[in-house]
Amino acid sequence: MMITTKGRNALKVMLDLAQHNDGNNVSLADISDRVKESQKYLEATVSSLSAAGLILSARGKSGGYRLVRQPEEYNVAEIICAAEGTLSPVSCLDVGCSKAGGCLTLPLWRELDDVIMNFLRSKTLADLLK
Amino acid sequence: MMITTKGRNALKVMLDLAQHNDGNNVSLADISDRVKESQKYLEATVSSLSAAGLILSARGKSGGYRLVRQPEEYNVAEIICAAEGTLSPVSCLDVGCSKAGGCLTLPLWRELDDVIMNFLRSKTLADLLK
DNA sequence: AGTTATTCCTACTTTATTTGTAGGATATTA
DNA sequence: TAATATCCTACAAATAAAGTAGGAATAACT
Repeated sequence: MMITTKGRNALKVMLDLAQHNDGNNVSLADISDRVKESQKYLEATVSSLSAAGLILSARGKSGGYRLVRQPEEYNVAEIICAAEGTLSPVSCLDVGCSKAGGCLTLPLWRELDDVIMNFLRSKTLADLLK
Repeated sequence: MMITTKGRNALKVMLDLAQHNDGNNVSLADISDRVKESQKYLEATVSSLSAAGLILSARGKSGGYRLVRQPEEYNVAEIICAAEGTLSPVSCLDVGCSKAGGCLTLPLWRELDDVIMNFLRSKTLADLLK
């Protein structure tokens, strides 16, 4: 599967943050309750989002996470990529392939990757909330 | 990865058959030599293509495989699907999900699936040979 | 009839990835 | 200093991907 639970959870968390985007921190415990995914499992995913600079985190009491931009300024591609690390439909594009030289199929995978990325870049968090 | 070695090998085999599409059977040993993938591993993939009716097989001496249509009449989507079984970017679409009811992300995955399938349906074997 | 070349079938193995869990360290606020 | 958070590291289980092995069935050609 190209997009795993990590990417999907990342998107769910971002949508939840967008729905509670009032300047206050939102704790992962609250998100986890609403999104109905294990808090512990979400931790790893959310920390990728934070490391990528997509959200701000605050530790300690009344800490939590919040968006750094408005929902319409996030596209889905950047969220999924931050969570998954990579997002390509075939491993040839990530890893490379020793037989890539005369490979008749490689250009197709590149095109497919473009089609996917362009689609996901065209969708914003705000679009999904409608 | 959405498209695994099975799907990619299936496409390579189909391209090889298209390049040797002279009415004679092409043995898997020959294909395997040219495509540089293990014959044993190719067997499983090719038998899916044959089961799906995309190619004809002939057993026994001077047996092998051949196309049943012209290269321009095969689209990539059907080849990949025959080999992979399914071809969707997220498991939600295959398996279903208990939380699908109010899921804000599910419509996105459906759209993404459409985008991918439409692209792959628009490409024929003949296109890849150019 | 027998030899050879081929696909077909089933089962197994290995490796990598996905999907989590557990426990505690660190920081912040009140 | 107590409570509430995030952060960090390591481990574990389940699933999927990638590849191997051995032989049975089939067909053609001597």
